Amino acid sequence: MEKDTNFSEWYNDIVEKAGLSDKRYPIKGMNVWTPYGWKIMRITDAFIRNELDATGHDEVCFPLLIPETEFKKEKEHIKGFDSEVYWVTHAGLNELDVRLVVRPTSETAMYPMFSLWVRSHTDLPLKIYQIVNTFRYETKQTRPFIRVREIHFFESHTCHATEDEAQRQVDEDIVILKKIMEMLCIPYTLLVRTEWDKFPGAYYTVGIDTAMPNGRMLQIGSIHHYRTNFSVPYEITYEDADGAHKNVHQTTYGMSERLVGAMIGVHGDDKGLILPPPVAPFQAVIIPIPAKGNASVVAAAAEKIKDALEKAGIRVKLDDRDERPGSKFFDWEIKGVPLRLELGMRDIDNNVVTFVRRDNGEKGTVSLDDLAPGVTIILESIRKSMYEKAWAKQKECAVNIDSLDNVPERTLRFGWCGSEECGHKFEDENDLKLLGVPYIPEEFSGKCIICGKPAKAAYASRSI
RNA sequence: GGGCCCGUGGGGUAGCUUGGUAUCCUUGUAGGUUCGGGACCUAUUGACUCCGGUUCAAAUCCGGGCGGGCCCA
Repeated sequence: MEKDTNFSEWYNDIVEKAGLSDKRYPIKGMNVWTPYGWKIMRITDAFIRNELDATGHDEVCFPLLIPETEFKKEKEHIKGFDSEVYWVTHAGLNELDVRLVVRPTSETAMYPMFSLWVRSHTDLPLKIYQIVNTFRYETKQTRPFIRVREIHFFESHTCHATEDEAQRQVDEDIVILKKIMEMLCIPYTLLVRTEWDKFPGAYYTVGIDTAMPNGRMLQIGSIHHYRTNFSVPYEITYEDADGAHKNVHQTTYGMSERLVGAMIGVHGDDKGLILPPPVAPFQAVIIPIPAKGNASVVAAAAEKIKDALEKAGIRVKLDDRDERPGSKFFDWEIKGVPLRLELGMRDIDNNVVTFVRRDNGEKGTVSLDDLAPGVTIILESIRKSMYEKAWAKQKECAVNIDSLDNVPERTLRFGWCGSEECGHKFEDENDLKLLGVPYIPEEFSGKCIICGKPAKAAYASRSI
């Protein structure tokens, strides 16, 4: 299956063959996480936990169901979600007086509690997060990890005394993002979404996008600044040092299982997945190469190197199945294991193990005397080069355009005056999605591609 | 909201027009043999989405349900 000529088919094929997810579950858009895929997700979640914990966020877990009465308190928010939420209308045989929403996101579950928890300026900032599943009734075509109806994600929610402090939280979120992405080797672009595309109820939304091989941008997360848009209807107030009562300023930050979809799309090749070493369930796979008469010698040596690597904290798999080596090579390439270690008599005689890198196919040997340090160095070198390569591709995918004739299948950079009128015209007449303007301002001297007036840089792509 | 299409072993399929023994590939299992890039041999498990109708006989024809996909608003 070729990745670059038919990304969609390639993607579905890889998800199935690598054993990430089983989409035969009889509800559209609700797939089963199979062991290998779930391991990747859990390791990814662990990185997220580490970074959030390290920046003073506390993990919590809120109920799945939200009373309709709470859900409807913020007007823009309900308008944005009412066509895509699941409802619980019955309990046993009885119809409920107050219907319950299955959370599409947790603002309306959390904020009634926040109003109880926040009393004084000394309670601030309040920084919490949870890693849960959320539900949205998606009507478009679904796709594993990328467009699903049950979404595994993390959401962090913060409350601050002032708008500036909330703004500083947005910037901290971006630092956290960088650290996580260095592990997942995913490049990203930060774009302030248009007014009509921002999160329902937000003051502004920063979209986190990564380029897929078909030139389309995939949103993998977002950061929102709410100002007091939610704290007013939910009455989240604090008493400041002077005794005045004020509404808190809030932010949220979230990234979903789309991170897994992005890793597949950004790194994979025609042979299958390529996993970044930090998230790979198995960072190295050992494949013994037996030959007549010495199978037990090779098996014992393989066990030994497995133990040595495990002791050094490397996630390693010894593939001792009764299959031919070639067939094992194919299996682990599909699954994207970053490093293959081959061990045969030739290696044992030379006191080495042969390695093959999944990312670039490079082959070499490591001495058995310093195996663990050697493997660690190779894994780190794979991570670094995967990240650099992915960034180079992301930059290469973006093109400047000053006309809408023959728009290429790429990430488009162009001038936009900022008016809603030109924005809608741009989207509707060209079947494009205006992703927004750079969060970190960029130099730009062109004119608006629609009206010709002075403009700032904006980005767009075909919608995914 | 309107319209169209599709459901055959775990996966992919043939058969359906014209009703009668369900094809092939892959996968799984057991044994043998082999092992530095998908080996081979032998044996073997496994399916017509569900309910109803027509008929001597239904994967096939008809109606309905459930599930999936696509297009238009």
